Amino acid sequence: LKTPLKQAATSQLVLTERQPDCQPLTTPPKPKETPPADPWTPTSNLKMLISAASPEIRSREQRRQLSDSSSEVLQTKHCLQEHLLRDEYEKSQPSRKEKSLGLLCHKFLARYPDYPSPSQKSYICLDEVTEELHVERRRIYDIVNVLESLHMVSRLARNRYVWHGRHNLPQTLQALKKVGEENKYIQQIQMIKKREYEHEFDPDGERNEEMASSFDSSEQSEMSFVELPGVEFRAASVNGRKYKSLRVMSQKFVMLFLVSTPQIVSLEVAAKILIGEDQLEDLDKSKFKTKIRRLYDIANVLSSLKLIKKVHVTEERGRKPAFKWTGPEVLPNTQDTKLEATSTTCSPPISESIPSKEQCSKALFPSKGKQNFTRHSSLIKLVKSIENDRRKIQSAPTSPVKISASMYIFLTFLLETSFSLFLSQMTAEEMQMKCALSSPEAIPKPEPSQQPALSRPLGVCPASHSSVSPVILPHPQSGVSYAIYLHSSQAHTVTTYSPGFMLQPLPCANVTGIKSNNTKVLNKITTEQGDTQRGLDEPTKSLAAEERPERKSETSSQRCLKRSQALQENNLIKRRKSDEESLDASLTFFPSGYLIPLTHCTHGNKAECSNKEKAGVCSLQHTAYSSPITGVIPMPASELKTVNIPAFHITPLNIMLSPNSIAAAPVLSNSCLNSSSTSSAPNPSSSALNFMLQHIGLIPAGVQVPANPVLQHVPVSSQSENSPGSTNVQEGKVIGFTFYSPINESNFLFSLQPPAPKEPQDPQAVTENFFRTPGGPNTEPSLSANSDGTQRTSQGTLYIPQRKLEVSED
DNA sequence: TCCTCCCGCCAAGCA
DNA sequence: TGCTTGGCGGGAGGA
Repeated sequence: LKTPLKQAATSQLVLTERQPDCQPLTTPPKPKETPPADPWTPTSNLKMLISAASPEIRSREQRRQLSDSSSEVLQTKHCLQEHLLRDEYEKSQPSRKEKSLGLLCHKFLARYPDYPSPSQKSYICLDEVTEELHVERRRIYDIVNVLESLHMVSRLARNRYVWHGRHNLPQTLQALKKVGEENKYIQQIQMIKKREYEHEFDPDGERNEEMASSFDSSEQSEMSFVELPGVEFRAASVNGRKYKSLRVMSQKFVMLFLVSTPQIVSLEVAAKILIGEDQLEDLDKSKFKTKIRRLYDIANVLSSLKLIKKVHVTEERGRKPAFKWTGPEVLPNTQDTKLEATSTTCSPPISESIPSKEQCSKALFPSKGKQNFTRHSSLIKLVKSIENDRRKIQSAPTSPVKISASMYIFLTFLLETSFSLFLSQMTAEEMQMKCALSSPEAIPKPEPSQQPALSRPLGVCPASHSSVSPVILPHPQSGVSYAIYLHSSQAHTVTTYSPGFMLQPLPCANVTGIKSNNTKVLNKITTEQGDTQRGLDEPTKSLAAEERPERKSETSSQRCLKRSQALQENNLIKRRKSDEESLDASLTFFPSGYLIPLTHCTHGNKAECSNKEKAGVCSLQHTAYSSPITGVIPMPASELKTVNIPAFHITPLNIMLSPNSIAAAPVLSNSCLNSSSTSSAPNPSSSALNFMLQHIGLIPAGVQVPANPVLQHVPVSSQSENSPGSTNVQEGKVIGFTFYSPINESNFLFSLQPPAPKEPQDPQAVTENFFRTPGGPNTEPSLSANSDGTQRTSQGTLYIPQRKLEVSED
């Protein structure tokens, strides 16, 4: 076994010895029969010869017999014998399937425990393995290389490896996911899909500019092996070939699964990406075929590990082989639920031992190496700030801030909207960190006695409605209605405050303008999400039903907060569930919006009202709701999950939000805004802001703050200064504002700003394009399936383009 | 016919 | 120099 080549060599020798005088071998002289259409191939010939020649003597005899060729009878006999031998040989030989790498890998894995005891190391001796498994050494290398890429084994010395089992797997997968994200594999996949859609795969084709830039950006990270601390990598050949190594390819392949949603990767795409990183210009067919071969090798091993499963993706151009990730879900660094529960330990899945938050933080924001995290320095501040505030809150005798329910709603919407965008810039780890730090006890719960007694809920949004509930709000001043998308929970809360208005559920497609052929998908997804939401909320709801009598006095704000907590607790489950559900949903975009409450007592008595309300006197029945700056912001379904973080509390904090993170725009059109802002009625934005500021006691009652001075442009970053969006903001429109909290002397900074377009264009167009209005002139803000709907600018900000939605997969 | 992937040549690099 | 390691592509088996 150690010398399989020698065997082959021997047989080849035999072959060469025999062939000169062995004509009949290729054309068995069967009487009255034409020679086989398919002449014997060298390989089958060889196989036959091996079997026939196994005893050397017989071989010689045969040769002698053949060379003699004196007797035709003998020859015929011999040929028949050979045929029989060949048949026997073929029957006795394991079939191709039985020799597959996958099966071999199964056998290999069966030799070692999944989780070996750390105390006793298992060593792998290649010679032993090859002998025991009756396999060529070469094949073992294939397996070992892939296992090495997952740090399940590591090379110790020549012929010797150490078996780690699956202990390192979660950590490895996390690392790979992170690197995959950094390498922008999602963009590359999308680019390839887009290109596929546009052109046929053209080996000699020019390098697509977009693709080139996408690859170029990833080339910075170069093809290298992702190592784990503590798992030393000692490849036999440390340079030269390492970049093409099966190990590296395997890691990249795994990365593709980990970063894509759904976690299905076609071989074609994977091969193209792997080639693309290597040398895109040599994208010829043979290279492509070779990559595919290797990917099959890798896929076989990964399948044996039950990390992936073969599937088929049916596209317009037919059925394509693909693989689906069936391995463990790779959570971003920590398991937030656990973290929240224990609150003192940061528990990464593998987590040998990362005992403190400091270490967890280190893991999240490692100082070494190039990190995309650099653009999220604000998050570090945020985390610290949250920590500080939580400390303050916990030590404070009473709740630090009493906010009204309506204020809470507004801010929740605002924060959710902004945070959904903001968080989309964050890596998964950062999000996890954020979730981990916003533990439920940090949420200030308003005291029921101090909350205004609320009117009964209208229940306008039926329970059966999806979690994203469109409602129409009439706008008394402009005479037009606003369509707002709300989560059912939020809509429910909102309707509590708006008894005076008819709120009508609308078909999603009508409001969003998403193409009708996608409506089904959308509805299905929304329904499913709604179901999920309901399902998850069920315990809460039933509890609520049981406790309804006592809870009548409970404020909406409290409910909202509690719901938030429930949502937060269920966040992880939801994410998992909706990940499954959103196989294609990731390509679908939901609108989101928020609502600004406006009181009737805008002129003059606002302060009074505000005061009254603070005292719980001001009846909310007098509160009218308008939506002067409602934005309809499309976002992927996946981000809706992100949106569900209302546990963020309204404690004054030093919050730095991305300057582009909050979008505010009139629902209908700019002309509406213009008419609104030029009318005698006060600017809704300023009214809203005054209302809010007074409402939460950030400005004294009676003080009216004009829109522009207060809603001043806050220089959040240099970018916002130069952003075409900010320069184009119309008068009276909120760009940014700061809340000053007298309670703990900290600022609450918001910035509202349209995104910077990729290229300079008409300011008006920028605004209109981004804040596409349902029912407006551009009624179809549909989005492209070729991208996740987002593009990052060089500053790392987010821009959501409005493009066609094309669901490519069945 | 095409997908799948076994097989082994042969070169790089190590001992 | 012999051995280990592993890239690579031909071509066979199977659907």
